[in-house]
Amino acid sequence: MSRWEPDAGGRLREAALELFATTGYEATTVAQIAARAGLTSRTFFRHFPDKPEVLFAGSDTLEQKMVAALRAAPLEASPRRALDDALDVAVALLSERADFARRRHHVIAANPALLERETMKLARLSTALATALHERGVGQRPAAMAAQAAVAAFGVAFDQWAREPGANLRRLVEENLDLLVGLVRDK
Amino acid sequence: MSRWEPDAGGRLREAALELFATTGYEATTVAQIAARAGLTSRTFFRHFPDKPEVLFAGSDTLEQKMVAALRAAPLEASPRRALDDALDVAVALLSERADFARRRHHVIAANPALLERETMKLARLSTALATALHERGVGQRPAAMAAQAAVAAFGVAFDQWAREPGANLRRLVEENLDLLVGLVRDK
DNA sequence: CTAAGCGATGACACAGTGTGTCATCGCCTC
DNA sequence: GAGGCGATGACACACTGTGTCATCGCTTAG
Repeated sequence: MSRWEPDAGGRLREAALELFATTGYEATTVAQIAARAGLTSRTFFRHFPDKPEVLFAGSDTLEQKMVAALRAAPLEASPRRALDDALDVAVALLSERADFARRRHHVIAANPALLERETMKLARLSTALATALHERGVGQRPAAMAAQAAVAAFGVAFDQWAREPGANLRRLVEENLDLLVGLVRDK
Repeated sequence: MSRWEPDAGGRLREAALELFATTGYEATTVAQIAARAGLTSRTFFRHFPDKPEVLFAGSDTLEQKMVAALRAAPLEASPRRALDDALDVAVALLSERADFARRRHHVIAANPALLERETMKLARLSTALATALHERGVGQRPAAMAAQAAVAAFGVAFDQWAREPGANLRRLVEENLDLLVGLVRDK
């Protein structure tokens, strides 16, 4: 028997998601989350630097895996191909936890403060992908534009996928990218 | 003689920008900003709903003007053309206050919390433009992708323009969009 | 001219977030 | 079994953001 129940971070995440979904984000306090997990608020802030982050801890992992996939692509691959590899990883990771991802997405979509953090995380992802592309020899501005296009396509696809349980996430991303070409090219 | 100095909001904005630039965003308190403007912190929150917003009050105006420009475009214009009109307005507005815009941009770039808000404002802008496009008959997903592409091109261009005093902001935006087509098309 | 109303501000109290610091207590190692 | 280590609790505190009432000058009706 250990002195404390195991996986304090996981318990806090789960408690937060439940409370945010039922009571709303603003209305639930860190103290309530901690209490439901059998902890104090001081301990909450030892596991997560701030309140919103309790829902975003996993997105750093996603970023790392996408960047790793991009780096692993053959050097002669075009930016588009390399980004496709990164998108494959993201789609796979989200599909694994489809249910959790959808619950989380609904909570985030309903709260401005959480939406703000989510947008920021996507922006960070975009920057990370751009940097990785740049290291492969792509110019700074092309890298930034390509990465933002990929993240935008992913974001729009994810949004739709979260509403339509049956949708094929990977296909949606691809469709969005094809769409983009026509839209921007046709003056 | 009025009882109070005029333009409390403007004084707060200026005081905040100065303090953020010299002392840093986190390190300066709302009380300090208010004191420098000859006010109390309670009054600060009557002019701005929260601390970061003191730097973003103007971006709602920008959004409204861009949307208005998009709506004013001829109905037969392509999404790209309509968005170009909106981008023209943004470029004009920023060029007018180039100096203020650059000071503000440097402060924001140096502070994660402000960066988060800035990213969110751009996301909102993107949503607003997408909605306006959709009302013109463009499908929901194409509208979202086109708007995000435009905002991305603008963001990347602005970032470079803030560093290079001589740059032509409008041309940078256009270059980014052209870049985008090639990057996404070439599998 | 005067009094009532209005609008911006100050003053004060308070809930909630986030941090610093020290104490506690079980587990692990020597 | 003694001491170190790591996770947690307890407590104090600074800062953000809000509710509420008082204040004071300006405006307007009468």
